[in-house]
Amino acid sequence: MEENIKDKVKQVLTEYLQKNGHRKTPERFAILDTIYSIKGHFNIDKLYDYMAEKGKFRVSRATLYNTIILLADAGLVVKHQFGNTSQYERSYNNETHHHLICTSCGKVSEFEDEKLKRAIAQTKLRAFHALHYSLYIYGICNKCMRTKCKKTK
Amino acid sequence: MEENIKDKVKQVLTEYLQKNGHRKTPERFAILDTIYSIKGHFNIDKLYDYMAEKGKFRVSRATLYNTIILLADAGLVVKHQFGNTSQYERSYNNETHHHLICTSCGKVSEFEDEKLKRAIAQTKLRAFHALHYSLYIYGICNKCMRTKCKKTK
DNA sequence: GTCAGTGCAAACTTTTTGCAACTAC
DNA sequence: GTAGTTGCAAAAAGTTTGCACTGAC
Repeated sequence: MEENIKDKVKQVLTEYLQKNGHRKTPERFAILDTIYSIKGHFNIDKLYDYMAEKGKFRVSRATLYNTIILLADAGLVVKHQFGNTSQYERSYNNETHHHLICTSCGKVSEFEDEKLKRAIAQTKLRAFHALHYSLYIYGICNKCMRTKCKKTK
Repeated sequence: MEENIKDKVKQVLTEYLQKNGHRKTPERFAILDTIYSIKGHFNIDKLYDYMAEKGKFRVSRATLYNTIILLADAGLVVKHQFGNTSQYERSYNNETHHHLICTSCGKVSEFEDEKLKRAIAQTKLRAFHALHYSLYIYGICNKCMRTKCKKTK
């Protein structure tokens, strides 16, 4: 199942590269493969570590930055910006979800809501061709709520 | 009208500072005043320039960073993160709006949609105390659409 | 063989931090 | 007077860039 998706995105990338006259380098496919092994969000630093861990393939940070832009352009990765670093997320066959961000501890969690999804999809925009969207809801998570109440700070 | 809002936010800040045992420094009020003179988004650099322009009050970047966190905590400013720098926006008495971000030229525009607003407000979240939210819709703006079609790139 | 792509290190940008001086209380 | 704030400069963190080398085509 998961392997199926990996094969599929490889194919998507291959087509994208071909169409745009880019080369099919092993680095690009190794990065794609690693990204599609990660569930949830990651930043360049984490991705660098994951690549190193696996030992399969070492790539430089510069290449990661280059490649992730390319993958975003190919529609295989989505970029987010919470916290200090850019966060990324695989986007192929990934359920659209919304984000809850705790302003106290910085924890990011996800949730789904069909109603909300529909409402956003149905919104008509003038003079704009929408491709994808991100909804971030900021607040205090339960854990921090309890801690804060205890501390009474 | 606008002056009314400025007075009101000054009052909110005063109360916030008092409540939290912070000092009522002239810098803080000058920064708040400048921010509530700005329509739309700004980053620290722009804010620094605005403060300098007015000639009224010169503050260091460090103070701007410190103060903006404080103002965000007081609910008077909202932080966004599109592009490379953190963007801010006054939030008191500011209409909730959604953002359209062009992935081609980077232009950020705003729109309102009552239906959408309601749908988001009505979404029930478990184990989370929501304070505010941001919706970013990414896509291609009309201008870039036309340019791209011409270029056929 | 050619040129896009890669790795490395240096540069750049934005934000944070340490410390001395200042000032609101 | 004292401790919270400020300004400055240095440091840190994240990202981009220049250049020589490599390898996909």
